[in-house]
Amino acid sequence: MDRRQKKTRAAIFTALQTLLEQKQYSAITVQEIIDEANIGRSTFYAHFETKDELLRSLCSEIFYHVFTDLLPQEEDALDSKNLELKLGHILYHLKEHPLNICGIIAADGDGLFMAYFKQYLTQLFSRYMALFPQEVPEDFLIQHLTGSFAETVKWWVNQNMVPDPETVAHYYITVARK
Amino acid sequence: MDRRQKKTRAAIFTALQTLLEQKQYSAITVQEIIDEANIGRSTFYAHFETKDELLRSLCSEIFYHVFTDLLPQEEDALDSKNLELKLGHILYHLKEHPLNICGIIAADGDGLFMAYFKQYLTQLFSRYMALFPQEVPEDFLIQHLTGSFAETVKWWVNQNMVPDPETVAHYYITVARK
DNA sequence: TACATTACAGTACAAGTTGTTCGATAACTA
DNA sequence: TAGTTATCGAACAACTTGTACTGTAATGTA
Repeated sequence: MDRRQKKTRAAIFTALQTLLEQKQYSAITVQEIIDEANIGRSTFYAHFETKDELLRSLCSEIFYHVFTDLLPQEEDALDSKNLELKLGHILYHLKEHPLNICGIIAADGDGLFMAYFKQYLTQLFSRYMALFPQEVPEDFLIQHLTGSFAETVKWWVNQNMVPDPETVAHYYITVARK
Repeated sequence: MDRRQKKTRAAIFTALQTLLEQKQYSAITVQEIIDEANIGRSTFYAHFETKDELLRSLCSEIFYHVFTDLLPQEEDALDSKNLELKLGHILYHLKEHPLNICGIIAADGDGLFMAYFKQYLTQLFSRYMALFPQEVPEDFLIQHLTGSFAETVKWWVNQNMVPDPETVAHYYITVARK
């Protein structure tokens, strides 16, 4: 990839991220992103068709980093300690990601970030279903687990990511497990 | 209140609701609402300053109906059966509301509906905290309960409100209670 | 190094959106 | 019936979006 392209792409991502810390996603205009990134108008549209496509790309980028090496492995023990460890890792990666994701989660344009997130979480949780109550239908249970963990992340971000990832993961397992 | 005002206000609400069943909140323009409601441009702005304020009003209207007589009463027994009953009532009111709220929940402009909803739920749940695990901080717990119930409602709406309210409330209590 | 390629800046443009203003008309209330 | 008030419809400025085009400069390669 051309150095210029990489540079421009990074500038656009950073610009969006900066703006997300100041205002809602829906209130941000393409023009503002262009100004913040300090690029030409046509350059933006050479990289992304719309603002929404930009957000999608940004989410993909983030989740690639956050979930790498975290999806279920064959040799994993399927106990709650193992799940707690993985959830802790997710929180850790979210916290340490080079792009500050707080703005994205807090502003969350049309729930795109959360929709992506829950999709990934579904893959993760589906291996650990045996750890949770069996008296309810499986689709309800998986929805409950992914949804409530996603909500926990939102809460944690709004608390400025305090307490630390391990503690939050432990809280979550405590309330989620029977 | 002037009959004309009531009529116009209702037409605007219905128009927004109709459009929400077709497309995302963010993709709906004021002009489309005006056309759908069949009113003059200046009339819309005489009622609402912006599209967002319209959504806020709509949410207020809905929650007034849904939560009336549901917030904690002095004489309530604070057991899980009582909570389950109340949650079932909420689901029932959401289902039977004269405005079809499915579009609002599914499209959910900037999470406004959910933010409102969780605010009300916090009031409700805070009376029943003793029913749930005490090993985690109270703010985490209340976030977990409200967030996961809100997610349950989203899931339920996407399932076309099947199964019935009582069953869903029972599922929820089953997974939420220790 | 020299050259062809390609990304970029900057401008201009059409189409659409937003929120406001104003005068005329019709509906409402007392 | 008379006075008040909501609505309509048009016009307006400011802004946003996405596209098209030109000249310039950076890049990768032979």
